[in-house]
Amino acid sequence: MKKKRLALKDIASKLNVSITTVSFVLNGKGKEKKISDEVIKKIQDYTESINFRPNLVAQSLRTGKTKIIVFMVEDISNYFFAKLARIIEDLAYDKDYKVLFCSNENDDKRSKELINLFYERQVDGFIIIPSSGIEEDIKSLINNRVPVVLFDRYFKSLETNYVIINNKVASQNATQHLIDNGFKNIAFITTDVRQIQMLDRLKGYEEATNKANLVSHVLQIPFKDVDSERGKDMISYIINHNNIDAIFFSTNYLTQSGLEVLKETNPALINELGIVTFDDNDLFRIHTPTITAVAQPLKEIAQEIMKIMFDLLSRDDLNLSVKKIVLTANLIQRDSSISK
Amino acid sequence: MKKKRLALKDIASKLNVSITTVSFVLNGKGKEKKISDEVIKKIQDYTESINFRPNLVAQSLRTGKTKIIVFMVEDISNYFFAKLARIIEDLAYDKDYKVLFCSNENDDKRSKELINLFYERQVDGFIIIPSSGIEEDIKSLINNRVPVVLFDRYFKSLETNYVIINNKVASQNATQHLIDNGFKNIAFITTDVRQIQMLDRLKGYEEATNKANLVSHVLQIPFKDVDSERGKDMISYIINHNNIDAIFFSTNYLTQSGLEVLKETNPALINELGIVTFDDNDLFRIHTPTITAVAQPLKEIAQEIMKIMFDLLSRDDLNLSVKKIVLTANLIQRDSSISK
DNA sequence: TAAATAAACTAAATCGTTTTACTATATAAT
DNA sequence: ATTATATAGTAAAACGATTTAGTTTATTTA
Repeated sequence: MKKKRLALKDIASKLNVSITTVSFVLNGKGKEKKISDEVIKKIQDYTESINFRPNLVAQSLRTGKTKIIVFMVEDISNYFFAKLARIIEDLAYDKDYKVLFCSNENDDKRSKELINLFYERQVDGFIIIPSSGIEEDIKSLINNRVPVVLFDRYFKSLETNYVIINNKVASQNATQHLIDNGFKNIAFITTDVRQIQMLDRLKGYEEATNKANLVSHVLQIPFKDVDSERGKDMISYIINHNNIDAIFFSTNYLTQSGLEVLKETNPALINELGIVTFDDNDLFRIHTPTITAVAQPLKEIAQEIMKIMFDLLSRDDLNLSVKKIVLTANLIQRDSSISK
Repeated sequence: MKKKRLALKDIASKLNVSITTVSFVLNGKGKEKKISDEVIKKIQDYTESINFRPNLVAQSLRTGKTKIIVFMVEDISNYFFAKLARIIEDLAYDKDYKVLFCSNENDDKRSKELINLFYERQVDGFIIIPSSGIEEDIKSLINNRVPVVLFDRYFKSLETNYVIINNKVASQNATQHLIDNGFKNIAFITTDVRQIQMLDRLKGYEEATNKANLVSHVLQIPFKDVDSERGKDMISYIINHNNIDAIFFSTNYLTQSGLEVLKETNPALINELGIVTFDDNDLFRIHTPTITAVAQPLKEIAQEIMKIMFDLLSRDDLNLSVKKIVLTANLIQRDSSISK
């Protein structure tokens, strides 16, 4: 009853050839290894007829390659990451690699666990959005010759491959855009995580407001409160003080909370305020008013990441080629930021 | 320079014990196998000090278990699937399983490829939203004693474990809700895919309209046109004919297209029409007007799927326990469907 | 005191591939 | 008639774990 999976051994004994011969033929090395055409045909016909599938675990053990790449982000269900994941998945499949997605919740402990876990599994490469305290773990991967590409953020003190966008410039432009549209009391709503991409966005905002001699209003919501009532209260508070006439959200989940707060507490305000957000989302095209967004070039990011990854996978001398790619984000102007 | 990964062999020779002993200790069987406390301690201390990680590929080859579950959906970047994926991921990690996510694009060829691929990789189980033509492949997995759980839809002629919602009833209720709110010309916008969940939703709509003696207006958009101009044109057409006063979208990506079309062609209409959609989305709480949705119980679905999966993984006699779970969806009433 | 039992380990087979280093026969070159 | 070369394969080691069936020494038991 219990159908056992067939192995090369079984094919070999069935066809009266050696395991080696079967292996050669299945790997397309029949000709090269001087196996006769008739034997090649015999093996091909039979394996096809029974739909033989070699055991890739055994193959991996022998070759040391698993053809699996890990893609680790904060939360795979977040729009930005999910879209990126989808593109990465396709690029990888084209080159016969599979992608293991996982969410680290921006938590060091979980990140470390995941890295160890996949390292044990001998995955061929890591694409990671690092949480702030895992510099050592990344370094250790690199020391062990494992291909690593970071994105969205990086560690200043670590020579690694990474793909990011120019957050400061993008943030500056977005703020300037609000200023150009006549807004004078622009709030910047962000989280308290002290990661480079967030700090750069803050910097961009501050430089733009300073240059225009505007007061800056920064709200840093503790990361753990982002999705809670507490976070909403904080947003609600800042909106209703200081004569805020515009808001710049530093990341998409904050925007979502923010719009909800507005809707609940003061719906009319949505059409009065200037609104810009980091990270685009289908939602913002459909929202009323449509929301102006700093759109990260998803496709380009994915392509750059995979270009580096495939390059790393194809060589032994990993360190020779540390690539740092900085892409430009696009400001997509919509109704929410035009002069009122 | 090239740091080689250590193996049990290396630990054993370093500590002058056998590989067997090291293996026993690392697997927590030291006591049971009568290894002395001092040897146990020696091995534990050393492996911890060098942060030794056993090769899980070798382990998998030997044990036949990979501790990997595949989660295959239409498109991992779709809101519904992404959210579900996130919950599944957590449930799996709690039991020490990893999840491989992949997108089959609702395409048979791709589905088959993916199934073969992961079967070769000896994954321990499959959670699948099946495209319509892979009944044989699913059957073959089951014959090979691989745990399989389908969800969202299933094959009538195949005895499999599955988790679905009661689409017909949910659809009926949603339609009835529109009727109760005084809408009389309700359009049902769906795709042409002839899969059971879509057919059931259509059936629910038709039964409700029939019962109320209303004319039914069904638009079936070819699956390939869903995201194209052609699809939008079709939506635009139906909205502007037949005196439609309400729309029921059969799935979330159609709703997104639909709302966009409305916004582009006739923004005022959004507040006139009754609108209900299948599948909730954060977007719908924030949209103006807020959109009434049939919400699938994500958490419950994930839990039921994993309950079945873990049950299957823990036994040998797979067929004894075919479980068919039908859950109830919730109608979340919002502004878009109240009497105008 | 000899036999039985327990304690503390270990050798070697096994999982299913890949790959190196042969072997045996046939043909060509000198 | 030998030697060299090509053809058509194969045996066996290796990857790194788990696990069965021992072995050796020490301690009880009869």
